[in-house]
Amino acid sequence: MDWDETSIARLRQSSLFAGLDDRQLEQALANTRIRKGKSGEALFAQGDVADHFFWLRSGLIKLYRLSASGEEKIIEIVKPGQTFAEAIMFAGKPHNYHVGATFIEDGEAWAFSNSDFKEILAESVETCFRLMTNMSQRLHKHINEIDRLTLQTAADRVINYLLQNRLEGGDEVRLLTSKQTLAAHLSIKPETLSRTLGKLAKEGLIRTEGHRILLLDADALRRKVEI
Amino acid sequence: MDWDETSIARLRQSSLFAGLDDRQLEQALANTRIRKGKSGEALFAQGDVADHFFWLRSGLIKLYRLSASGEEKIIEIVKPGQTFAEAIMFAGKPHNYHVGATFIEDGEAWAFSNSDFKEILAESVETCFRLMTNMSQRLHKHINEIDRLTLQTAADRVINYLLQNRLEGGDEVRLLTSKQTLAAHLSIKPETLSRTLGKLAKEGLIRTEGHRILLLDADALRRKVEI
DNA sequence: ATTTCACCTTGACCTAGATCAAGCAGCGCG
DNA sequence: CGCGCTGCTTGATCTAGGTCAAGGTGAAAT
Repeated sequence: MDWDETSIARLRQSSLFAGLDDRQLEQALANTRIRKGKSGEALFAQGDVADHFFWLRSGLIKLYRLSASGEEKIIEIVKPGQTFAEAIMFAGKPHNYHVGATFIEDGEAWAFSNSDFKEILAESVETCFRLMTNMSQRLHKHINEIDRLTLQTAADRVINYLLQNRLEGGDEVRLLTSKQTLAAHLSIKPETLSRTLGKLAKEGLIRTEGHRILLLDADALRRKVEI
Repeated sequence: MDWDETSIARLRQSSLFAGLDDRQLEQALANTRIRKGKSGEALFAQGDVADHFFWLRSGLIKLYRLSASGEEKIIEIVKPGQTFAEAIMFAGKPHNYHVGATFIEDGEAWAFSNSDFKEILAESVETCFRLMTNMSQRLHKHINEIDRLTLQTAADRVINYLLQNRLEGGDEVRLLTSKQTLAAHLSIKPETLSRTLGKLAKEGLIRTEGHRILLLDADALRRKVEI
């Protein structure tokens, strides 16, 4: 298997692979398989045996949990360049994914063998440190998520999302998913999301144009959440 | 400083210290300080500079987040023998605790210097692996928590708690905190917890005797949650 | 024994957000 | 062009669980 050079360059930007020398990278890639998927296709299901972790080359993937009654809660939206499901590498013996992963936009994910990568880790403390930094950040994100779910109202969560997902500099947000998906991510129902955005628009704080949302008064929004 | 032998033996049972040789252990303990606390006293506050992680020798500690309006959500109850706040070791530059820690029962916590421990990690891949296993488990716990918060009702969470905290074998649960604290842990109000337990008792599924709760029909409880 | 204080329970209400249901706009397709 | 999607909005209701307020209970303190 020979690899597309620009993809490899991008892969190297991911913290997990950034510290590897050529030999190690080759070793990591030895058994790597590319998994292409179309929007709606699953990459793996919750409960599947977890012997690989992934790096998203292109497209968009949602990581989610299903409730007994079939409702889904999106834990994370994975964007190109990110790795995911690395943490499971160090779970106990019955390695099973505890979330499901499904493409929500056509793309390709690279599957890395856990055992191969563990060999690399065993001889590279530096990479261990990078992985730990990685996991630490994810842990932090999850605590923030728990925080949001328990200590904030639905409207707060929407506003926070808007404030935190502005394009550089500007007061503009571009939704990269459908509003239904965003709602599942924020743990609210689509109706509530729609109403909340509607109310903010009526108050003159935002203007929504399809998948673009303009923040007309970011300070006022910030104030709403902080109190 | 010389150390109590039985404490050291217990410390060695903690996965983070289990793999260390005598020299490494000595190094880890070199700058360790014992922090005794009475119930209600804070060990550290959310936002404090985080240059230590901890091992709880005795007592009980709650890790929590405060909302802007002063409500608290308990993220975790730490029991003796557990380490906590290790993950922050690998956070970015401004190392700050993102939760607060307060004794809820008199005890003592041992404070380990992050930088000292990182030196040990740098020369012990095995300990790195143990730490990663640790973090992986915590990550998993958090995902389950998010799951519970978003996909389960208050009653479901109470029942799950009961089922998962039975004493070995028996159908008995011993609450190790006040019911208010348990409520904050389950993200419900004390009144709701009280009502929920009352209802289960009326249905003949549990009997509550102070801080002891007997599960009279564990199967029926399980069925309630699974549907 | 009686006061006290912290904790728990119970009842009456209220509200955020879910649910149910009906339109509506955009868009690919025969 | 009209047809039927799928996604979004909007309105009318419902309900889980929060809030407020009033007792009850038990252990420690006087």
